[in-house]
Amino acid sequence: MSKRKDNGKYHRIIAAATRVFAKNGFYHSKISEIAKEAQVADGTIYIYFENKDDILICLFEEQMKAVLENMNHQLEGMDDPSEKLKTFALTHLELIEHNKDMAEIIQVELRQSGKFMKEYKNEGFLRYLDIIGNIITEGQQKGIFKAQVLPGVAKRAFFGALDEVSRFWVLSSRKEYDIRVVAEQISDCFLAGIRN
Amino acid sequence: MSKRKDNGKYHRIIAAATRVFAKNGFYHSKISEIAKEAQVADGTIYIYFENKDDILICLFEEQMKAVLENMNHQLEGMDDPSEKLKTFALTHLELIEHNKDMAEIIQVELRQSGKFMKEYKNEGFLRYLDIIGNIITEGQQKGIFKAQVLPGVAKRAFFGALDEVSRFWVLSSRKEYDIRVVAEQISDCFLAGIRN
Amino acid sequence: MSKRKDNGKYHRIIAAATRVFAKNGFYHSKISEIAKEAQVADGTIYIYFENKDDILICLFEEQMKAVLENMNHQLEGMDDPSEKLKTFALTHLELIEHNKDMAEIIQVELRQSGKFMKEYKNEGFLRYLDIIGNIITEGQQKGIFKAQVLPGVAKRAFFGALDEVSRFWVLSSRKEYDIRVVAEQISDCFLAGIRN
Amino acid sequence: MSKRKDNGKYHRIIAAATRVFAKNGFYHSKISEIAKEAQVADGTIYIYFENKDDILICLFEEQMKAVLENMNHQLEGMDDPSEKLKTFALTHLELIEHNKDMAEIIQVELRQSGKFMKEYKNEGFLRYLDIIGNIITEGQQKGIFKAQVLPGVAKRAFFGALDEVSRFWVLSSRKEYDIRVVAEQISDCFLAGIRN
DNA sequence: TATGAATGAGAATTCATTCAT
DNA sequence: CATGAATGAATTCTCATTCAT
Repeated sequence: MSKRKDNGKYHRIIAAATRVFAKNGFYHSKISEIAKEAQVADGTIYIYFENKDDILICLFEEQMKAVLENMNHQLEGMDDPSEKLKTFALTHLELIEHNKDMAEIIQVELRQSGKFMKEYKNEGFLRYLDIIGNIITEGQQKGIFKAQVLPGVAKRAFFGALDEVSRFWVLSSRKEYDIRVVAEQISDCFLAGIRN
Repeated sequence: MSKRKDNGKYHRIIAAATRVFAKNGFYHSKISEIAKEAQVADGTIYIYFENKDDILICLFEEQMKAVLENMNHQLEGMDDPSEKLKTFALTHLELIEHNKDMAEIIQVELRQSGKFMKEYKNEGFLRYLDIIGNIITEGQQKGIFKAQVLPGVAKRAFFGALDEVSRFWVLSSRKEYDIRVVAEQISDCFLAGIRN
Repeated sequence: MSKRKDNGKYHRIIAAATRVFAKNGFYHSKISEIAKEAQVADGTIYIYFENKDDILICLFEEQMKAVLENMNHQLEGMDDPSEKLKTFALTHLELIEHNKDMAEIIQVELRQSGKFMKEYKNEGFLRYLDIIGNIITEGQQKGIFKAQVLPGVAKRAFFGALDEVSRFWVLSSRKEYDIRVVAEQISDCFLAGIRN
Repeated sequence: MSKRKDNGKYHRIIAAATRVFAKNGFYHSKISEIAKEAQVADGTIYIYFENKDDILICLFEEQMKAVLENMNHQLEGMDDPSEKLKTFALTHLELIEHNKDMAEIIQVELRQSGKFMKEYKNEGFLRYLDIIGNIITEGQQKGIFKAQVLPGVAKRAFFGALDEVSRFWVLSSRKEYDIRVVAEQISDCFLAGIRN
């Protein structure tokens, strides 16, 4: 199509930014470092992204898309809401395990600036939360989960538990616990808490 | 080391910084704005604090000291680990409710950049988590809580649940849920999950 | 030297640049905007012009050639120096009226920076001025105009009067005066001033 | 008053900018060069001025204030409108002669960008023009000047004549004519043109 | 010739920090 | 101790120009 090829520059920049942001933090990362890491000129970045903030947002959305697809794929064909929650926990933590850089950025950088969190609607994240919410509602309809549980609260509590645990896992150098054990502990505890 | 000669200035700066950081985020806050808010000269800030980072750290430690004292005070004289956890949840969320600015900073700014979190040990936070950990261990020793629960994981999960719920509460403009209801839902669920 | 292979492209670029420079000013105009306006690729412009400066110079010379031809054509066959001056004034202002974009560029952009005016000899403009100078000299030889008038000064004064008036006319949104009335006032006054 | 003195920095920057703008043109002048010329740090400039454009505007207004005062002072106590116009011409050209840098900036740089001329109201200049306009009106009321002359046109024509002549004088390296002769030629011609 | 993606030098501006008063 | 004017290093972003196709 185009004469001088795209050559995957868009994704190369995203990948480079992921590494650089994870290493230095968003505000201490320089466009020029991302450019060097991606093997493009500084100016090239501005062909693919509006500005530095835009890189972070695109990076997040790109990843969120993949995460959502992956999660939905894992849950596909499952019936039992309890099984689904267990799978959610395991899948989430395994993802963190395999994408440390990405995880660090989402947990640390993207939460950072009020400017970001307030202005940026973050639909991907809300959809992710809703996967949990829907499982809970489904369980309640089937009479498996307690009716008095508020899905809007419980979905956040469940996610928050997973998230805090994985933040710890990401930031600590020695990995004390196996990710599978942790996933089990959290989903078992949560299920015991909301099951009838 | 930051001096504390006082005059009220030290605390005035901390208070000003709390407001300014909460409004703009750490990286978008200017020393000069904090100075104006605190009604001191820019240079005066450097008599009380090493640098901008130091303000955030002191701010956090100052606050954490108060939070820890408050929490310990609330739990004082209580015996039942289940009651303690309920009290913890309620006290935590009430604190968030009454210190929105502070809450936003702790949740958003202090989670920041590796630069910060990796180097700064954040003992206050660890001690806060350990309050939960100790309650769980105590419950296990008394035979009330399941022995197989890992306190190191559970304390983070419980805190994470409270934290995620309160992040949502802080960031959303309309407060859909009453903080007390939320506290109850989370502690009830968690207790049901770990009790024998 | 700029090529002129043509295809219409050369003139299309000149025309596009005229509009763009008039709208944004030379320094705030982007090559890419001119290219889009001319419906050619950015790179194509560099086939027809050396660089951005060259576009302005060519634009000016192209236009000046036309202006000079037009003026000489209007004066052709006229004998009376007084009539010639009146015609000059009217023709000049009518040109401004019909070529607002061009007028704005000549008045504003080409007067630019020493960098430009000092190095660029601007012969077209000097020839334009000399039309006035020659009319004055002719009038003096015929004994109609005062001998003590310095043609080198008077030609500039006459042109300056027309130019300042037309700058005002170009820049103001409401056109208070009719261009023909203005032309008459200026030439009448000037003639009354230099006639014997 | 202030601890570390102003030390005339504001005026030093204006003076430095005048030299630098006159030498390179506005768009080719670098803030850092102005700073070096003024013997201040780059950042210091931004204490006294909003941005680069602001320097040009302040420079112009500062100068215009002086020019207006000077002109009004010269005309003070004069009665005869004809004398006043002669004085205006001479004073204007002498000013140019003594402030070449300033003159070049006003004539060349300030006219430059449409952005400037269109957005910036330029009251100083309008007041300067009105000095001429008022003299003409006064002369008409006294019956000395022709009633049919439009002051709104004539003031611009007179100014334009002086301005074009002085542009030439400023830009050419060899000064062919004495400024006083030029002033006389222009005012004599103009007066002969509008007198009854 | 024509294209337009890629380049990278260049400059304006910001703001934490200092230090003479 | 307190001040706040001054500093200048640091970084984003722009855009004229090139050149592989």
